[in-house]
Amino acid sequence: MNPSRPRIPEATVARLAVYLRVLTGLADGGRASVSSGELAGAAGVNPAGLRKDLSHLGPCGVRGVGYDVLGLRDRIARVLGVERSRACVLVGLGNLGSALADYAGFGSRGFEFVGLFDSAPERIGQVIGGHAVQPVTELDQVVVGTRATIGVIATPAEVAQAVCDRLTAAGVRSILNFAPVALVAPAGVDVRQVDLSVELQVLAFLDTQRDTPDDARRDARVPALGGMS
Amino acid sequence: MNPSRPRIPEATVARLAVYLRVLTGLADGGRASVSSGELAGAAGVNPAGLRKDLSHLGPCGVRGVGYDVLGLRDRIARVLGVERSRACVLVGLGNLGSALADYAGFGSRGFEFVGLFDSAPERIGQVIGGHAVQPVTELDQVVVGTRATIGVIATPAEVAQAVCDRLTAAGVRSILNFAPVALVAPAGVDVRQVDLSVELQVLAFLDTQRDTPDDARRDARVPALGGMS
DNA sequence: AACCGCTTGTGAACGCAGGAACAAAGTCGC
DNA sequence: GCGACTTTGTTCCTGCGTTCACAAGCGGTT
Repeated sequence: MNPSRPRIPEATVARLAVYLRVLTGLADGGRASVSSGELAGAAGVNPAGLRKDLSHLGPCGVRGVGYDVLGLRDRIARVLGVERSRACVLVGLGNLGSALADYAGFGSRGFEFVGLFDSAPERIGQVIGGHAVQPVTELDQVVVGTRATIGVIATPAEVAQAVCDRLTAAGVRSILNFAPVALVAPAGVDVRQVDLSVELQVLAFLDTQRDTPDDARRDARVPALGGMS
Repeated sequence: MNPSRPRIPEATVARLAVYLRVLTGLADGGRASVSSGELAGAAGVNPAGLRKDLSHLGPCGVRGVGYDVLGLRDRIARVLGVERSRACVLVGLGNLGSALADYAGFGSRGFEFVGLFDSAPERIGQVIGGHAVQPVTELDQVVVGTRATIGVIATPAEVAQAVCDRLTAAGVRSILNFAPVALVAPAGVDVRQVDLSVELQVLAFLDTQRDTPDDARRDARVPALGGMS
């Protein structure tokens, strides 16, 4: 594979983040090396797929032995860009936004919130996760001043697009959107959508399909969906 | 094609949930019909893909006119199993769990929390989203009594597997896991993993890849020999 | 020093998802 | 009543992701 930066598939990138978490845990436990089988088991993926994912980074294991835990962890961290801290701003501090602002998983992975913003006056000044909530009117100024490149939207759906516009206008190039609306952003800005209720509905569908109330009976029954060995 | 329920791809199911949300909004606005183009725009997908998704439900539109908003909404709701309310239990009421328990998006889509559980004594009795937090010791009893089929895990990673075991033992068949660990569950139990920090890391990677025109060349290049010490 | 087991890395096949183009079908206008 | 326009439903195709299977390479052992 092209060792420089051919283009790592997004699906692989998402899994690399999982591997990184597992490797960090192993490193804290004092482990020196891991095999692809063990690492794949802890990450919940196929061993061959894991090796293919890692092959995008160039050869980084030792045949017959496995992978060096610390070396692999650092290499993945470097590829993902976690090595350096990134300034993020978060808009909307309702229940979900507050949880995100206080989520330890972000800070430990190189994401630092440099600004929390809300439009409700009663939330201004409230300290969440070590930072005081500021009025949204300060948003542009803080984004420019801190050169934040990542914006997280946890507002109601109605104002999400307006917040997105302000974020991109201020220079944010990556947006993580928890509001249940499809955002439109200028070219060059990455938007990732996370809809919590969608996940639940997929589960409900699988459950419904499994129950086979009356309809699906005449069709061939699905033997084993999602059967991973 | 097949009018019953042959097998709908999971990716399609996830998008159907999005279409359902948009259609609900249109119905509340009084709209009677929509074209695939408009619906696709609001959902952020390709019109052709949307039509292909809907074709899995059998023909449900009128050529030359579009889709009947109410009819399509009800049909998707029926396929997804949202028509009837589903009993869910939630374990772990830290910041994220509390946000989930109070998230309006769940209740309005047919998911009803019938039990909130935590192990911390100071959280017992606290009312969140209209329900009182109970000790985890009551978990099995409540699951059996309410016949809950969906369990949501928002605990620390260390106890997530134990919670998963108890949920499945009590009869839960679908699990939505927010803890950053890969859960192992008995066959026949669906587990969906949501890792909030993974999404941010994907964004960070895309950002890194975007503004490293030549820097990545030497840095990410494999040392060719010596591997990793 | 050579053999053997173990593990990585890669090549190929399979299945799936996404996109574009085409045909069918229904409605509106005349 | 007939034609034309609009929009759906379908089909083909391309590309991607995933899995299986095998060759290559390294360490330990005799």
